Amino acid sequence: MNHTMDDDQNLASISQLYPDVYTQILPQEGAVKPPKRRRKKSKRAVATGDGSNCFLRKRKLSDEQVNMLEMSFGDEHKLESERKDKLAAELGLDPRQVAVWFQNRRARWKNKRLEEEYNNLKNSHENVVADKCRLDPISSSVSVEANETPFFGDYNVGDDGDDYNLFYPVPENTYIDGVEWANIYI
DNA sequence: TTGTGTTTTACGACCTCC
DNA sequence: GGAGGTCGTAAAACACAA
Repeated sequence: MNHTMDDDQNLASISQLYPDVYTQILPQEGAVKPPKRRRKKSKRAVATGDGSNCFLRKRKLSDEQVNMLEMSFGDEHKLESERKDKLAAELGLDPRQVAVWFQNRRARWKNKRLEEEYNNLKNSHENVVADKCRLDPISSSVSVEANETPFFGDYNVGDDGDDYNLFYPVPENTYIDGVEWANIYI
C-alpha cells in the first residue's frame, strides 16, 4: 500500500549504494509474492528538505514543521489528499511523511483521550466508594472475599478491554442517584 | 559513558468506504 | 480496486539516572 514509483526509484538508487541493506526490500522481478507476514525491518531513506536523501537515518521533523502540522491537526484531524499535498509542499516534506505524521498524531490523541476518560471514570468510582463508605460504613468494611453473592460490574476501558478490566463488587439492583449502577460505567 | 526507558518516525497488515 | 483509515510494532532519536 502506498508504494509509489518514487519510493521504488529512491530505493533502487539507495540499493546501489547499500546493496546489503536494501536488496531484501526491493521486489525482485518475477519473484512470487510472499505470503502475508510481519514487516521485515528496513532502513528507508528519508527525504530531506532539499530533495536529497538522508540515508539510513530517521529524520526528526523540525520545530517549525511540527508546529505547522500541529496547527493543521488542530483545524482538522482528517487529512484530505489536497491538504496533504499542500502541507507537504509548504513544509518541504514528502506527502507520505505528512500522512504518517497525521496517523501517529491521531493515535497519540486517541491514547490521551482514553487516558482522560479512564481518569474521569476512576475519579467517579472513588467518589462513589467514598460516598458509600460515608453513608454505610458497616457494610462498606466487608471485604470482597467475604461477600457471598457479589455482583461484579464489569467495565472495560479501551477497545479490547484487555488492559484495564475493572471489576466492581456491588449488590444487585443498586441505584445511585436514580441510575442503575451498572449504567453509570457503560 | 552507558544502560534503560520514553518518544517519534515509519511501515506492514488489515479494514472500511466510495 | 484504490485511497485512506486504524492497529501493532520496529527502530532511531532523545532524555536521564547511575
